[in-house]
Amino acid sequence: MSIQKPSLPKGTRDFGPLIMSKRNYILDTIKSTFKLFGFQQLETPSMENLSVLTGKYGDEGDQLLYKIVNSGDFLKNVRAEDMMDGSHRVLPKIAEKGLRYDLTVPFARYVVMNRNDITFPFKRFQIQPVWRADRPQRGRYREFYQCDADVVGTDSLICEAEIILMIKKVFKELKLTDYSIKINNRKILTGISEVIGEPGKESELCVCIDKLDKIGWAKVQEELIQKGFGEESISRLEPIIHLPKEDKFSYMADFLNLSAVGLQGLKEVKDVYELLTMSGASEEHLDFDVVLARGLSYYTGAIFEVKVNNVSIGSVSGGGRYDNLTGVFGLEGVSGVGFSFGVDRLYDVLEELNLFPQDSLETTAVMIAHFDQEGLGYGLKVLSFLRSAGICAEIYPESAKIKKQFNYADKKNIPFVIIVGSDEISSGKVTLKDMKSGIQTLLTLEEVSKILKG
RNA sequence: GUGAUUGUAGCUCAGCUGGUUAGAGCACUGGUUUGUGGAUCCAGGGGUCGCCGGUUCGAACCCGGUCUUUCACCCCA
Repeated sequence: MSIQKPSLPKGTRDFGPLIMSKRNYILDTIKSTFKLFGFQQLETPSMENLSVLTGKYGDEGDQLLYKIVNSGDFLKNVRAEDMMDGSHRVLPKIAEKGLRYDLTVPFARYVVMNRNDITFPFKRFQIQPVWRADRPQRGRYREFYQCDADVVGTDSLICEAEIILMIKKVFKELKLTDYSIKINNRKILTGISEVIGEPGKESELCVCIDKLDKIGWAKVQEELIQKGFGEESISRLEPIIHLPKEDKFSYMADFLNLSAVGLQGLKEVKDVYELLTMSGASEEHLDFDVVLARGLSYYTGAIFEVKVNNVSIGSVSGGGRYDNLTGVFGLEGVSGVGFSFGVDRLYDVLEELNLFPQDSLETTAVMIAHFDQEGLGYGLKVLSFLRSAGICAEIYPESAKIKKQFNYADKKNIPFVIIVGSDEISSGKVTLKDMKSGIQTLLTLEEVSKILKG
């Protein structure tokens, strides 16, 4: 075999030590927030049976699923006439597993399979990679992590309110200040489609309307006409597009007056606002946006999307209520609501805004340098002492020039170096050098561990 | 999936309408300093010019394909 340059599959990345410590900064923040709100962790397999995955994300979604060919002779069930019928006919015969596309569907599967053991309402969070055979772009990858938190088994709007509280908490800890949490309700969209005289066409309406701030009202109108919306319907829709910031609720109450569903959705949004007030949270960052749609077909109630302002990245978090997700797995009447943080995008945002703390780099606290064989032996004892004191420590593993040892510590950003040589051995102490200031002092081990722990 | 775009040393990039042995900065290795790292100085290593094929006396440069990068559409975290 000839030597070849190694490479990564399109849309995937390595995370080196530097990147990992930054990612952990984000992940730890999210994780501890989820726990703080009473969510418990779940992990599910990377692969699911394709029957679990297909049909849950629409036709587009099915296209983007990674399928895994069967082990062994995966062609053994394929006949020539299947081949003639095309790949859609062959696929189920050669692949029965696929990589998960999101964390919500595997969660729904888990809930259904464990319905008798789960105490409802069930609050779980899940932080794992997902895979999509999308074409990569900036901030879009084929393998990326999602951080989901969902509650199933209750209709309570407290869950919606808590999602907003969690988003606020995470963003506060990540020092993100300029962002907006857009909230809407699928029922309002249904209501709008009823009121403008196009009942039952809300999914088409959503798809178009969702692009409003991207392509503008004029183009949205064009698309609506293309999708068969009447002129009159569109002109009835117009006032919604240019909704004033003030009195949205009362305006919408008038607008949706003839739609029971629409009014219900409006009440839900209002209730969430009230619950937030009762929790002592402000309305800061909250944005009731009646044209927020989001594509996913299974949202039935609240819809969320979070955007960080003034950055080149798309939304960093989103979610909603899906009243009937477990229904497709034969468990009716389990309502759920959840949301997800996009860590990869949050990473890019923090990087762009330069918001990673300087000391977020996870590294060794101290390295032991030594001049000779004797020093190395003494250093090993020092090393054990430090580690049993709970200090992250390492020793330069080979006898090398002191310059080289220091260079290593410097490159690895290790803040302290302990130096051991004949002087230190005879005094029973060690020299501790602060790499930043360059100051070094002869100290006892107790003194050293005090400084390094302090 | 549609339409563009990118690829030269580990990294960032030069490289003249196709001409002999493809360059720089940074990084790396060694020395300057036999108990001291990080903007000193000196020396050195490192490239099938993304890959495959074609045109040509001759290709990093032109043409075709393929992969990769980035971007728009679609959709989405």
